[in-house]
Amino acid sequence: MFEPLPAQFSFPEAEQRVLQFWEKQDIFGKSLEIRRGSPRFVFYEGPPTANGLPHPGHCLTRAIKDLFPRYQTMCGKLVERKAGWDTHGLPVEVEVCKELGIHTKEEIEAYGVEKFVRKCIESVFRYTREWEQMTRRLGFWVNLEEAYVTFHQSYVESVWWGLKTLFERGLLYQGHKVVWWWAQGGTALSAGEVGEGYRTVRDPAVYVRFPLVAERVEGPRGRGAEGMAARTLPHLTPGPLGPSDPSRVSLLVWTTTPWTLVSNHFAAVGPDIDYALVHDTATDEYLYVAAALVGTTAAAVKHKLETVGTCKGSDLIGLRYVPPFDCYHKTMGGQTARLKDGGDDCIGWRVTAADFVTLDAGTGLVHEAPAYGEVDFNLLQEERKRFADFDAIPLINAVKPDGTFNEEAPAAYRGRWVKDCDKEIMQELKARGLLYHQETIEHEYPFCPRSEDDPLIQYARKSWFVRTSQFKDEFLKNNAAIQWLPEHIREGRFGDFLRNNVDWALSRERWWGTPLPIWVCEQTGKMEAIGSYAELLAKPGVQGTEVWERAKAADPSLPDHLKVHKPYIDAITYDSPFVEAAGNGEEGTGSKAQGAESREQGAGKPRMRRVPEVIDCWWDAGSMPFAQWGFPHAGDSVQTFVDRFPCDFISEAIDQTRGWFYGLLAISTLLFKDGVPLAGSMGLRPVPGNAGLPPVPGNAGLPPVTPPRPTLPTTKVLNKRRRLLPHWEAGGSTYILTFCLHRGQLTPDERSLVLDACRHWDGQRMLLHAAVVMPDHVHLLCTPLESGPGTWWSVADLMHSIKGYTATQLNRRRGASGPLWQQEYHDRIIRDESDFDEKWNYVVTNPVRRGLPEDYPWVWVEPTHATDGPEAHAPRLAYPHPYKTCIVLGHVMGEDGLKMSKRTKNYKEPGYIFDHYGADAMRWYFFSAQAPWTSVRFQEANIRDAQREFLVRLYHVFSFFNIYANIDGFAVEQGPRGQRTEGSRDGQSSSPAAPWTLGPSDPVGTGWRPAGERSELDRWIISELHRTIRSVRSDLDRFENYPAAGRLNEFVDALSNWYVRRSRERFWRPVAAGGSPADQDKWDAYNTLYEVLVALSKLIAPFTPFFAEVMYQNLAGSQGAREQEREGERSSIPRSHDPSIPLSVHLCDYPVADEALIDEALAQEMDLVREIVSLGRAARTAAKLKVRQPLGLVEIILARSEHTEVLRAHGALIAEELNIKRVEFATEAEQYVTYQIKPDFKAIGPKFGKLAPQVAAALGTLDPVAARRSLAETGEVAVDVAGQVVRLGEREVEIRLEARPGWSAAQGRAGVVVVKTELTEELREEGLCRELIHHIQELRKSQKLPYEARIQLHVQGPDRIRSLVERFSATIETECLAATITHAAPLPGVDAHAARIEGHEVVLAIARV
RNA sequence: GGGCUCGUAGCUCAGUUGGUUAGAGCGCGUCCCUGAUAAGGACGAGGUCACAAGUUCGAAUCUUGUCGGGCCCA
Repeated sequence: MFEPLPAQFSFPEAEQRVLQFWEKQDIFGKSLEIRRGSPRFVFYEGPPTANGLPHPGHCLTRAIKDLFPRYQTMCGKLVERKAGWDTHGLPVEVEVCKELGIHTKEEIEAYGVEKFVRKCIESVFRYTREWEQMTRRLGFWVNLEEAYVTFHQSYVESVWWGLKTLFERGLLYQGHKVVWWWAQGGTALSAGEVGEGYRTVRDPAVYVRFPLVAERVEGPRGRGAEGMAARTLPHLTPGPLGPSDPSRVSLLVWTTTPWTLVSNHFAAVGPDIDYALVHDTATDEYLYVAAALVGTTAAAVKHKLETVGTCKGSDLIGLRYVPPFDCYHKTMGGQTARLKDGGDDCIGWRVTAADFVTLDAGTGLVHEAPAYGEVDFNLLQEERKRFADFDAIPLINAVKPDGTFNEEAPAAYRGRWVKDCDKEIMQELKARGLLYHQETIEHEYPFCPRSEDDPLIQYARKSWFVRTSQFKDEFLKNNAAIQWLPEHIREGRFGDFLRNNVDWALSRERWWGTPLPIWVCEQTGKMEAIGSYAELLAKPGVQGTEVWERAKAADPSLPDHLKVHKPYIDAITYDSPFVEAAGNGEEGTGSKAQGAESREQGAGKPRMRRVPEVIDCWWDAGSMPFAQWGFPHAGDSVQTFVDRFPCDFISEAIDQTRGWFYGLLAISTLLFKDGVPLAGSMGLRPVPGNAGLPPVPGNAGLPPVTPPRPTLPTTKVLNKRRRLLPHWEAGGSTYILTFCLHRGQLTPDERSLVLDACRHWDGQRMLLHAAVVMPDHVHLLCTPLESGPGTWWSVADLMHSIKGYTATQLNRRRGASGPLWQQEYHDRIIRDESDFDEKWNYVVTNPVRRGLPEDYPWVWVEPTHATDGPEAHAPRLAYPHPYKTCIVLGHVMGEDGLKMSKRTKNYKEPGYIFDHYGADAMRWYFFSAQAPWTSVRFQEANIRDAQREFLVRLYHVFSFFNIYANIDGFAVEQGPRGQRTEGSRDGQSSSPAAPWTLGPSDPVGTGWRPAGERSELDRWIISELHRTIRSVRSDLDRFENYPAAGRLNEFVDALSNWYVRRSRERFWRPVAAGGSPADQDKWDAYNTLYEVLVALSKLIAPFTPFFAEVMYQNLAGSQGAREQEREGERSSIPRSHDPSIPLSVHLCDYPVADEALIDEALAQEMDLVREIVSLGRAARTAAKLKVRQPLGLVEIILARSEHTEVLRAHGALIAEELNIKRVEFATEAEQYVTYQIKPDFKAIGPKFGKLAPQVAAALGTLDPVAARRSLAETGEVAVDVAGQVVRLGEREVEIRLEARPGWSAAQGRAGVVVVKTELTEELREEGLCRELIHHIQELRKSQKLPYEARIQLHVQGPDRIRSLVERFSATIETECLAATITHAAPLPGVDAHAARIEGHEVVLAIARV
């Protein structure tokens, strides 16, 4: 007995019960436990911020993030899923400010940084509960208990470690960055905030003269004197009226920010733009304006401008001019500086080229004040790069951070808000004759969204940068190896972003973020980076820790994590190690400069103080691959990290391209490009005491190491030259370092030994990186790093002990062999087969050459190409850091296709969907409705439809099975140990005789026999199932959920609308008398459907985990469910007591397709049958003959006659489905159809090329009947094309049929189906009988009789009906489960129903027996 | 303004390397079924594949341009 399904099945309710079951039984935990020791499938969770409520977009992300880990788990991988929370950053501070009603820097500081930061923590976890609820309800299995949190001390310290590493490699530097600056608030604003604050405003727009300098540049060493003369004014064509006096010539510059003119530094032109020199007749002056803008300029100033000549922008470059204000020009105006490529150039006030110059507005000449615009600043940087001394050109800035002019500005403006000075500046320029024209324009300008009267300004701020741009090539190589879905991200959006990489602006002048771990010497300005809190405390002369201690004492509830945050961390200072170094001018910035004597804390010593900045929270998130483990500080974190890097799979929405996706890739590439550095600053120290290895010459400085405690038997391992491979013995055991053997040279014993070694080491939790048996190789890579905590082997030790070489010696030898070292790196930690590249051999090599410390504790494997020629070394990055596959999700849109908006409420909350449809419905919608990277319209109707199409349909099949299996007493028994009906069940494998859909221990049902012995329909659906398994697996292996979902949908459709439909009769057939399962066909149907449903429950488990569980528990049952049931909770009744049956569908293995059960021919045949049947139904419809009315004959005319025999075999099926007595196939059927011969262009096109249309035309002129006959007889048909005879084979032509009018026929690609419509008396009677049965069934239904209830039937009507009932009494009894049929006496106490059947008045009554 | 991406039936979306009758679901219309039943099924109507030009024997598909939407950046 299967637990009967409720009359009203509610998906949401069922899901709640499943959730309880999962939690009670810790199914997630068990799903990890059973895969312990299996290969990992590594997943990284992109941390969300929980200071906002989760919306449907987050559901999509989390659904995708759940699907593939579940699938991989069922495929046997260990898929740990550590949750994470992103907690830092400006968005958090903004929320808190909103809440507190403050915004400015002063306000925050007045409120108290300490209190502010605590508010930030509260805010960050405001909606954690909601997030966790959503996560749980959606069925996203993730370890929330051990989530990483970006503000936790261990996380922060990991980030510090990374930053310290980069700092020490010189990759962290200070520079300027132009930001949107809120001067009154003293803070930069994020792009999002700036976007919020745009308003349409009226601003002045001024046309200003920049008079050209007529005299030559002093010391024109860069260009010849002639060149200079020639360039005094560019060559103009045509030039009828050249200005006689160059001083009357000006650049006409346009700007909407007059206040920036004070800090003018350059004028920019587009080098390819045409410029005109125009003569203003009103003022008798000459002006340069973009040729295309002469008209608009003239119109604006209402002057007549005569073009006297034109030139390219490039011709103007280098011209010098006098800026409107002389505050900088008067001192620096004449200065030149040495260029990189020799020569000199002015440091400013000349024309430069810029690609951002447009002709949309203004004059085509752009005033450049690099401090107040990003492109302007970049232009300055480009200019600087031309000079030998980058800093020869200063950054001119007459504005203080508070938005007022500084002391360098003209006296009239000093100390005043810049925008307030616009008017006076314009007046001054007018007075000085420099203002050519002024107007007002309306444009969009950003204001502070918090303080609406404050316009933002662009302003250059000091900032810390990471030199990412110099790793561009590594990024690109890395990117090239990532599997992106969709693919265009790689070369498109992400690739573009990488190609245009600029240094990462790391710092933020904020409070709530990871503090930048750099301490500055207050005397020398020298800096050092700190990698952990402990490291900081270990510094000499540490002071300031009491600030934290006091705060903690005052409020013990303060999270300890806060001590690494502002303001506490800022209080910590220590003695500068640079005091001595400062004296001798040494450049050292690293801690190595620290002398031993400086440990003594001298009074009055200069102090090291932390820089004030925190870092970009994207850097936090991008550090998660290692920071989530507290790497490298936390115990075991090195091992933990190494085991889980890189990851196999990540997925986030497309907006993360430049956020998390980039952060991950950039940081990991920077840090781990050359492998995972495990030495030096990580504090890993070898344990003193040398127990087994000989001393290492040349490495005297290295502490000795303790050898591992090996237990392997001594053995020999040979390389392909049958020489001993690197291995050594210690403590009576053999350790293999790495080797590469050809299979032919391995004896079976050697082979098994190798594998034993792998298993052994893995079991010992040794660092075994590879244990791979490839088709012709066996690879092992292992690093016996530790025999106890903190014990490390150095490569030098190992090298020496193995081969008698020191690392350096080995390196020298290898180096001598030439270009080996110049080849592309092939960095990989080898974990599994896919990490090997067959083109390479692998040899032990030396990390020193890779820039790693000599005591690097890893054995490095370097590939050499099999051909060993340098040219053969294709550049290739071994595998992507830090993610191998990334699904880039589209955005979820609201019901109206627009962005989801809380304000317009254009979307349903996730909770609403969960309550009304369930999590499975939402998940299935996301998976099946479209490719995940297209943007999704989150429409309730679509979710409902997706649910109906798949889940509800599947439920009906499931429910159908449930009802009839229980009625008929179909029971399942134990698997291999259970009773067998026949055939052998060895429980071994998926041989065709085994229960193919199930695991070896899955139960089997009453009357079971092997699939191969069952009917064609059974074999067909089994074959379809396995084809589905095959393609779903292949889709999911490629991370393609959408086609996989499509396949599943098709299969359920086939199951419901063909298999069950065509099998219904078998299920309804009564069990043969005597109770024995004599009707094998019936039990076959049950077994088939049962097995398909069990397999389906597993197949859909990653997609719709809840309903999968419901089906599985009901069908296969389990002990856990039974226990749960005992405790009084509602659950499926288990069918099995066998503990070997997995407790949950999520503990099962994913089904594997059995090719032996796939019958491609049968699949095609059935497709054809279904198409023909469909045509037959169309033909019936055309004749208005309902299916209940049997017909005598259907004639089928096939387009391809070779299909006839195939179809004939399925004649019975067609006849039954169409309710037609006889099926005939007509080959010569001109009476019904006309033929047309068409070429198959796919075949003909390549063959005939341009002649193809002529061939097609020629075919059209043939007599189709004759052509068809010719094809049938000779296999080809001849046509005359351009005077030549061309022969076309069967595959090159297609015969199309068209039904002639006058028949009840329907046509399709497969052929034409003609239904004979004449009805004999016999057919009419049968139709009438079925009509009668139909009415009786209606009556049963209206009386809500159980399906299996038997009845007494009373039929009263005219003679025709009476005789009909007598004739068909057996049929009626069977069909309607009638025990008796009476005509005369009505049933006592039962209401009779009058019906009109085909014009006959009939009275019907039924009563339960 | 730039980059990427998308534009296919009333709606939501598929459409494999170019191949001549462009598909599905919903909705609509007509009908069927009623022992899965507050379901299910069949059939039908509905398309200048955004527009234009080009490449090709052949274009929804490739190229270029235009228009429109989205995202990211300016």
